Amino acid sequence: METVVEGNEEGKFEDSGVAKSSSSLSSPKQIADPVVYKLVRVEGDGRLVPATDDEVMEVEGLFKNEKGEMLLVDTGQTGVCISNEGSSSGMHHLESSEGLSHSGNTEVDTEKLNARLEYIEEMLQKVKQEEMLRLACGSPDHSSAYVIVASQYSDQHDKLPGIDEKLQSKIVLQETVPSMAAMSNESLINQSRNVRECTNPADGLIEGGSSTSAFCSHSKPDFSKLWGEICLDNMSIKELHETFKATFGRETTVKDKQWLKRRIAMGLINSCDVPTTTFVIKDKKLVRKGKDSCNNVDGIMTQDLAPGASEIDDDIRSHIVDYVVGNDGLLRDEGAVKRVRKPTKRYIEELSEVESKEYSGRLITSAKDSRLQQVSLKSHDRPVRNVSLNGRAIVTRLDSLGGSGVQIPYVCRVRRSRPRKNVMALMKFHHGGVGMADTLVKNAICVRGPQPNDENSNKILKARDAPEQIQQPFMAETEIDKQLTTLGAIELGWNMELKHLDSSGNKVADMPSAKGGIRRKHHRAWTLSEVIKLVEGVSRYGAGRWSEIKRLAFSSYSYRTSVDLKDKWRNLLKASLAQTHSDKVMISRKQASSMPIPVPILLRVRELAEMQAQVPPNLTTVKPVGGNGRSVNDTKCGYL
DNA sequence: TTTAGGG
DNA sequence: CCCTAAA
Repeated sequence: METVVEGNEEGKFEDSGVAKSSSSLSSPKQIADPVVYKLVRVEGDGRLVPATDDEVMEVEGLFKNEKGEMLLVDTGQTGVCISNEGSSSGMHHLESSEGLSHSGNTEVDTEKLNARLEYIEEMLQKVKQEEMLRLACGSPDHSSAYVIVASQYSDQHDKLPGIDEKLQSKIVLQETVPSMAAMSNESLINQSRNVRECTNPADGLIEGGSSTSAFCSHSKPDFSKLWGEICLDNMSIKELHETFKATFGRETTVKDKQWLKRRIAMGLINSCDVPTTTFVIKDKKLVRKGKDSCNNVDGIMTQDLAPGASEIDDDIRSHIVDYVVGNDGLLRDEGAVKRVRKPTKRYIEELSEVESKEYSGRLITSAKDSRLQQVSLKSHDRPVRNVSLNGRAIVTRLDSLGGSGVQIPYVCRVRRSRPRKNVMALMKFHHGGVGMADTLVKNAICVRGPQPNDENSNKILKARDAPEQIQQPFMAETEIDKQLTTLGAIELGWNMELKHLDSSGNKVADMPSAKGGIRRKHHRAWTLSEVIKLVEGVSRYGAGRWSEIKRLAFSSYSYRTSVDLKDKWRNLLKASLAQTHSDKVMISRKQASSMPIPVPILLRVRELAEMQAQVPPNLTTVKPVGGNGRSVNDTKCGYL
């Protein structure tokens, strides 16, 4: 059985009786035009059958508007929730109705599904966009449309507003603090806890004593914001490109500044990973005095898509997951193009490479290289026959990519550069000589849950089940540690390492880089988020505890060894030292192909280094980093 | 195995 | 990044 999310704006499915209204929770006068999504089961013959109550996925916007300020997004007790404020900006109206128009009523055409998914993606896109906007704006007037709250239980809703205000002011306070080092631990903790709370609504949340059970608030990863403030706005296209590369580990040719900024911000935000079964995304547009005049706030929240909790079709789930997890933004910028998530070519290659080795006889298991071993595990997955969204049968294999169980098309390894002759031969069988990887990839969008018998996914599942265990020590530490943990972005990502695992999957042997150089064998560009994680780790556990950091912060980055971390730190340190007491000029020379590291990070590195006496005494000039750390014009950078 | 450092 | 010595 498949299940499809059916959008319903005009109550098409009223008779199904599942459109239970949770509007009792919202102040009626302020609800404008909620979009309700319902689950519809797709029978084998393609009929749509109204979902059962359990499957119902309800979407509702809860718009609290005191000064047009706050918007609460309520997710029903299950599944995906898309709220549409829909007040005046016709944009979403258009989108949603567009989506609806596609959907005939009772036939399962993939188009409909796609439309829906597209819509969801759109929303997600906006989410991020808004995120970006807000990040880039930076000033404390975020109070407008700032807090988005998602609650898991509808009956809790009435409690939310008050809490929100508290939280809101708290957050605003934080944001007013100029130094990036000023992130309060409290907020960090809250953030992380909130994340967990989403799946675990039974616990209280805010220490203020407010009865906030089942309440999930989501403040921003503050570091991202800082970063956005500091750099993005002032960057030239070129700089943005570099930053993009730093963030995603790959190049982009997009010229659109907005897009770049947005993507980068997204990358940073996304570095706060999303567990496969639980993720929260929020979306809002805020009225920027003078500037962008956006006025609507949307929220999307998908919760606990675990089987049983809500029976959202895997396809949909995967799309969402995929979206969040995904990284290749090229195709889905403005939603103009049909966007289909797919594993990156490189990722496919990588796995295929290993596989081909295995199939060709000897299983390569270098006891030394755990990376290889891990990859090898994946190759135990057998090919699986699948039907893609557009009905064509394709062959994929299940791969436990970060536990999301993404199915990767089964392809022969395709080289990024010029294909070898034998591959060329193979390609002849494909239309127009187009790379068959591409062809297959396009069709492969299916995703399934992790296989229980897959060692990897098991590991991941375990890890997911016990996030607290990992987090607990950390939280305790931060609580004590009054030295504020800065880079808040990590906070979210700390326990949820899933993310766009492959945004930069470039562990390629001697791959000719775009710039003509040759990359090293196992080089994998450090992304900004990784760097942030690293810095955070050092600040927490101290430089030298590489294996600790590796284990706790980079557990899902199998390709980063503790040695890598150490090396990276060494480089960072170098960069930070250079940055602090040499002229900006010298630094900018080195810029060749490496990516800029935001100065705040470097300052932080320096700071940590000094604290841990890693800096030669003669160099420890007293340079207060607190106040000037984030001057908006400060765009000097180090390198990744 | 993990760290530290040199290459 | 890789390699290795040392712990």
